[in-house]
Amino acid sequence: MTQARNLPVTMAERVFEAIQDAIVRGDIAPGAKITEPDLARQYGVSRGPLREALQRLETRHLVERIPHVGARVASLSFERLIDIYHAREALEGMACRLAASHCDEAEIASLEALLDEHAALHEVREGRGYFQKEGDLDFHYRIAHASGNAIVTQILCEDLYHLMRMYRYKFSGYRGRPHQALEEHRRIVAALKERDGDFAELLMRRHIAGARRTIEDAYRQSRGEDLSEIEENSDE
Amino acid sequence: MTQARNLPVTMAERVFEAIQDAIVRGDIAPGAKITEPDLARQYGVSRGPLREALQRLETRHLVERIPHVGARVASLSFERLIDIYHAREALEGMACRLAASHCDEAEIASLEALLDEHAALHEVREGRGYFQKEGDLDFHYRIAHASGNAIVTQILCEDLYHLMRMYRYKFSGYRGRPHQALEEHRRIVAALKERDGDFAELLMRRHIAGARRTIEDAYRQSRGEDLSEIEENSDE
DNA sequence: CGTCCCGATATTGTCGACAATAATTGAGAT
DNA sequence: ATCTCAATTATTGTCGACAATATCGGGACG
Repeated sequence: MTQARNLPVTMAERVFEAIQDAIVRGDIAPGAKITEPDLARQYGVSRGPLREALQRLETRHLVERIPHVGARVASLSFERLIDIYHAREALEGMACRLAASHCDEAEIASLEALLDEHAALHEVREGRGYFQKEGDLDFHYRIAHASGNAIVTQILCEDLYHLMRMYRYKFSGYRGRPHQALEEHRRIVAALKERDGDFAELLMRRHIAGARRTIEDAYRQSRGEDLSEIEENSDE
Repeated sequence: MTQARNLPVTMAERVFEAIQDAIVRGDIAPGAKITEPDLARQYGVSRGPLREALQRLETRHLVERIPHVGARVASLSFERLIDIYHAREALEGMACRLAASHCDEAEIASLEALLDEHAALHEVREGRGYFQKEGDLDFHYRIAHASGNAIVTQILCEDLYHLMRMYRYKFSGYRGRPHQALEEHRRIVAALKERDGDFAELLMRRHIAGARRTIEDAYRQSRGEDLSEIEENSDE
């Protein structure tokens, strides 16, 4: 019952996903310049499909392009991360509201099962590793789909999802509160089950706003320390 | 003090904007198939830049593409229009909240001036024509920018703005309540002036939700009538 | 010594042609 | 007459080459 991954049938799609993964996991450094002929050779493809891939990456905010100048991997800034959290707060809150109205029982049961899995993993690993890393994103991913809103889902799951993943790789530092996060997830699903859209939206917004504040506090508290790296432009 | 239109310097951008306009104003019918060689000849450009333009239009939901099959102009459905309104409600509400926190006095004064212009036009034309057609979108466009959030602004002003314009052209029917809309705009700006983010968000959400309900009511009331045209797939 | 201008180099934007895949047409069988 | 299937046509995906533009370096001038 996972996502219906329609696998890439064209070169442009394949190289798009490959480069996206490379960027998200940091194999290509944030801010690094991209030279089309180089990358084209590297992925064994012509410049045509490569340019198409770069353009898609641009719409996902993973690369920035300037006409006649070139493309470079998006540089991660604290401000942009906060921007993403604000956008998520608004959109995922709305997604919860909509999901409460018209997602079927099976979907809710599936969400509960997902959280049970998280809880099991969580108890074992005592709050580190998997859960907050990808599991959390998976939950939000599922909520977005449960909204039944094509626009909201597309923005959250295509445009912002991979950006979040990219930040996760760089910000492996402070993503605390796994107990609290799991509990908040549970309450959100409970609100969904009661078909209380207002409350579901409220809970999701508080959940995301809380995560944002945690990041903001950690950032302000550790300026000039290890987190300052996200500000620098790591050119090659 | 209008938007900083960095004019297109490349063929792909020019043809992108040209096709976008053609689609938005209905010169190319919704749902119509797009054949790359034809359009390329039509706009006096090669297939390379044309494909780039089509891809950008795809990210804005103005065309839909299927690999190895082709592209067609997005067909306007009622459900998708409602989806857009829900997304706007969430995002523009957040934009208001953010704008209340950190947009400068000049920006607010500028918004008030814009509404004065609308009021003048509105008084003259008694609520028809300009105001609800483009003026309303302009206001929301400005609010988005005032948020100072790059992500939110990009989604609202790049991705959804032109989709809304497209629907406006097709739904020239029921966009009533210009008096009320202008008044609601005024209250939103007033809340911004008082730096009341909570209230500004609330007002904007009510404003957009109200517009959505007007459309929903008009649609349900006139099923099978003139509005049913938005459901059909107008192939050529 | 710093700044500005100009030529060489590299990179991007655009084009036309070829290959791969889908849509279409027509023939044949039931 | 209709359905199935194969050959044909048309359209998309990909490639390599050319033109236009920006970047980098050296030299002249203030």
